[in-house]
Amino acid sequence: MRLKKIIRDVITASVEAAQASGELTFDTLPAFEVEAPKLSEHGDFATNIALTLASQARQPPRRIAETIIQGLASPPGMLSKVEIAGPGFINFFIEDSFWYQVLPEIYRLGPAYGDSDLGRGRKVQVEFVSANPTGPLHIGHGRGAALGDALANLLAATGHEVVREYYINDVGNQIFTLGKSLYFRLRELQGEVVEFPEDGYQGDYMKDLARAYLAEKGAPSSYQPKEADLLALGRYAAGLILTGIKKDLEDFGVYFDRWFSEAELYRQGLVDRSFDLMKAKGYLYEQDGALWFRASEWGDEKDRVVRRSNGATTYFASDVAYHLHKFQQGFDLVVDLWGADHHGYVPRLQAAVEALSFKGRLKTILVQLVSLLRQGEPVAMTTRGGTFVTLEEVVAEVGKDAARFIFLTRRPDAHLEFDLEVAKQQSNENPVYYVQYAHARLASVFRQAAAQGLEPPGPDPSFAALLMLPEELGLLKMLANYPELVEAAARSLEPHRLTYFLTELASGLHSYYYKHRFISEDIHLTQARLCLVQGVKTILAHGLFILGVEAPESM
RNA sequence: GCGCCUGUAGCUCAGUGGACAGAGCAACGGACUUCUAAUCCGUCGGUCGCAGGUUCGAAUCCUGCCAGGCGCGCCA
Repeated sequence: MRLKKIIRDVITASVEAAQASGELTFDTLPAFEVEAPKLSEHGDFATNIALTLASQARQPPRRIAETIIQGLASPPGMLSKVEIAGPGFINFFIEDSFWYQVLPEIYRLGPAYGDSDLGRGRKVQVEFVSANPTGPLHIGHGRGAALGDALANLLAATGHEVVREYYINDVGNQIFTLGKSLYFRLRELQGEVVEFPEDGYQGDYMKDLARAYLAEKGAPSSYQPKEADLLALGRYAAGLILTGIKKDLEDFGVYFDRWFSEAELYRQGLVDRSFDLMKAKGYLYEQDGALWFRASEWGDEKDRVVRRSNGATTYFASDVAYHLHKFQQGFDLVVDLWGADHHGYVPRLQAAVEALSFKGRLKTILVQLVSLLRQGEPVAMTTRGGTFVTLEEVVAEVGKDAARFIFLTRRPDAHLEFDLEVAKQQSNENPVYYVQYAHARLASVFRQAAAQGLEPPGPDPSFAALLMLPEELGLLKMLANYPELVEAAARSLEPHRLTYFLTELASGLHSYYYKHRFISEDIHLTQARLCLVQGVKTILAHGLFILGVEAPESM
């Protein structure tokens, strides 16, 4: 039931008819809004079209509004009132009994109600987390994981063909540094006193890795290791760390379709191929022995090195090749989720994407940092010193659902304060339980109904007249508007809109539950109400699924 | 110094150029003989950082300041 769309179409038809008859003159139909006003006195939907049309049509907005209303041809029984308000808004009031129609639709579509074909035929890749395999995931990665996964779910629900990808930076200095760190920890384990390198990875996990190495492979063969030996150690460590990362993500309910290795880019010669392509187009030049990309011609502040004078390619070169590879696979849209500390990197990558003529098809979402608190006090987190709270610890302490929900109640670009104590509390302060409780509560109602021999009823037109309480109409409206909300969230790549909607829906349900009995002596009324709350339960489950949070049958 | 993000109720945060700025928490006062009280009902709480500008209309767009965070390498 896409009411917003229906109203928009009805308006457009009326405006175009008025144009044809000469009542309104304008060149192009200006952009206009159809939205749910904040105040119910202003109707269920309102449009500003008369205001946006005023200057072109050279008529006062209120007169334009009148003309439009005259020509409205809406489906029978849908509108109870249309009025002009304020400077020229047109307010639409939907007939109360009309809302009931959402219930047969939910009944017919079941768990698919809320899905759409918005993105049909569109291939989208969501690349997220992509943490370097040099240490365990911390809470900031958790935020990216929750967001990326929910976004992928959201895009999938709206009909996009979605691929979830994790990019593994397993090339370059960091693997060498990782190997060096492991090497020193190995020597320590064998009783030597060593001076641990300053740029090494100092976390305790390196000691665990060293023990694992000794147990599996024994002492390293050489005390004067060559670079290749250290690289081998680094690859060993990265492999184990990556295994741990995969497990942490699984425990967090996050799965990837593909783990793409940077080393693979080189094995397949993709970096050289992207160089060839860009050279052929004249986007690269040599200077001071290095190879540069003309990033400044595409909006970046300066040109960027892709191959250093020592012959090594840069991380940026890998990324250009990687993104070229992405687009060559036919993705219409590629979404990258990055930690906000990488924001300075966006313009150069966008420059490359534009140069390769894929402009507009890469969307980077910057995920702001998470400050961890315990009872309002900041928890110190330094990567260098190796003291940080891992995602594994957070999940163990507060649970996957609470953590994911909290991550999804903020806009990505807003800083997030994550208080471990609050997240653990099973209270109002923790909206995840509020929403889950609504679902569990309904499950309980249906258990109770079943115990009394009441099967979940199918919809019946006679229910329309029985669901007229303000609480019931409120719920029906939310259910009816849900599919368009999901689409809007998908279009804007903002899963958090869903989080807020679910909290509101749960609130409406709890309030309704408290004031009115669903199961009563009046069989007909009972059936109508059960039919309604069955719809609520379906939507709660649908929304929670997208967020990656359980919809429990009992709590 | 330059760039990006943020600034909304005591706290944590929503808010699509629209109408009188919202929620949860906290505080205060109420509601369990009921289909789950992890719930409900009510009260209190605002110079939307500041100053200009654009617009019929600005928390929202533009400019300048102020404050916090993060970046600014032939590192990744």
